[in-house]
Amino acid sequence: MRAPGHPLTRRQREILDFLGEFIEQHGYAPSLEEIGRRFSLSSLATVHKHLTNLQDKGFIRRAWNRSRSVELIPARVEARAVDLPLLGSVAAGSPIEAVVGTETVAVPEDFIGARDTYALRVRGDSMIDEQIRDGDLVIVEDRKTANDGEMVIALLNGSEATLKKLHRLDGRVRLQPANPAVQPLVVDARRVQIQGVVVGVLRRY
Amino acid sequence: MRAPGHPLTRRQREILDFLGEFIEQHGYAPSLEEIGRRFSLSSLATVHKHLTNLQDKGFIRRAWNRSRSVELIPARVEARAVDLPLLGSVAAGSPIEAVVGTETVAVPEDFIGARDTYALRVRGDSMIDEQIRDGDLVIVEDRKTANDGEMVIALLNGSEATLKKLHRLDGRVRLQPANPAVQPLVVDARRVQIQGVVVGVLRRY
DNA sequence: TGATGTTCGCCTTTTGTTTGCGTATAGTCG
DNA sequence: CGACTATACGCAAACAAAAGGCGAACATCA
Repeated sequence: MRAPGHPLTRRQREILDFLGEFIEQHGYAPSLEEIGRRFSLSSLATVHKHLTNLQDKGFIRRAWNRSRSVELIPARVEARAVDLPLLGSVAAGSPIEAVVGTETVAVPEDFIGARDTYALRVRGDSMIDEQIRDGDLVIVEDRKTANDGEMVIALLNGSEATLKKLHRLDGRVRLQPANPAVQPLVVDARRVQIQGVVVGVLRRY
Repeated sequence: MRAPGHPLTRRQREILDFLGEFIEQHGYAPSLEEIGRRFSLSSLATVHKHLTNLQDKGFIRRAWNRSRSVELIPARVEARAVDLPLLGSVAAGSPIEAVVGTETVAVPEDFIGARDTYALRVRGDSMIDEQIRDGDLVIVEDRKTANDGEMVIALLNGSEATLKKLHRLDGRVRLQPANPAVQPLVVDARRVQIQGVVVGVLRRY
């Protein structure tokens, strides 16, 4: 919204706002005289100084000695991202391998909800049929329950953490590896503990 | 920097909050006098000292002797992201369908190199064998050339823009749709114009 | 030529900075 | 415990610099 490092004074803000409105309305910038009239300034030098200040602070741009050449410089929209911890790697059938140190991965903010979230790197092609390949990053939301059809990090017998697609069949669940070479697992619901739900995938070439 | 060893006093907290509100409301920072009036302080020296303390603790920044130059330093230093324009949708075999308006997509900064970059939404399953599915976002770097094996946005005969994997066979190129149901295309290299190279994929569930 | 933007010197107002002085509170150390 | 110290918090006055303003002369563009 604002250009960091160059805050505006009140007068400068007023004038900048006026410039925006005027350009919005007319499709072209006001002349110095028009700006001066709007603020009851009798000297164009004053207006000129204001514009120079606004330019120095990086809010507008002008062509030299050109009538109505003032342009607003769009305030940089600060897209936010969040650094999620990269907790380790996951591969179907093997426990999550913790990563040493505290690596993080930048993820666009709108990938993330209110819950705790982290990232895992996928090892192997166990989820190939779900378009998740070796090396991809999955964004995981820390949840204890999952809905039918969601992709989950599931803990089996309290030991093996795997990446699977979850299907409920009353009282039991089917863990679908999404790789035709690997057998699906149908087990009692009580033996499966959900660790988290995959909410996104990132891949870079 | 704001270290955990720099807690605020109650007064400092109040003043910092006021600064935030004021800047949010007006678009410019309050003067010392305005701050003082808000807290019924009759001496500007008091206000000045408060601001100095806040600055020392890393919560605000000021330009020296500049009117209304107080800026808040964002609490969490977040990873940066960039808003890329979402230019449209792409499906194998059909031209890129431009999207109305100026939609943007937030992408982590480190996805992007020095070149111009934009985003496209994938329509259809033509790249299913490359683990890109319907609805995915591809991040495309604007380039005119590509290396063997890279995934490209290719313009064929100057008309159809498609998403394909590119393989060079001296003088000619093969455009591989990565879907067994679709035939690969082998054409003269001169008939193919590279529009960009896919550098990343984003998916959300 | 007329409309418009630029530059100069000079002034007033607004604003931030500094110094000196005082009180209250919390923690340290012998 | 008391003495000492550091810090937060407050006041008033003097000072300095930036911001805001003026008019007039000058330059430039169309």
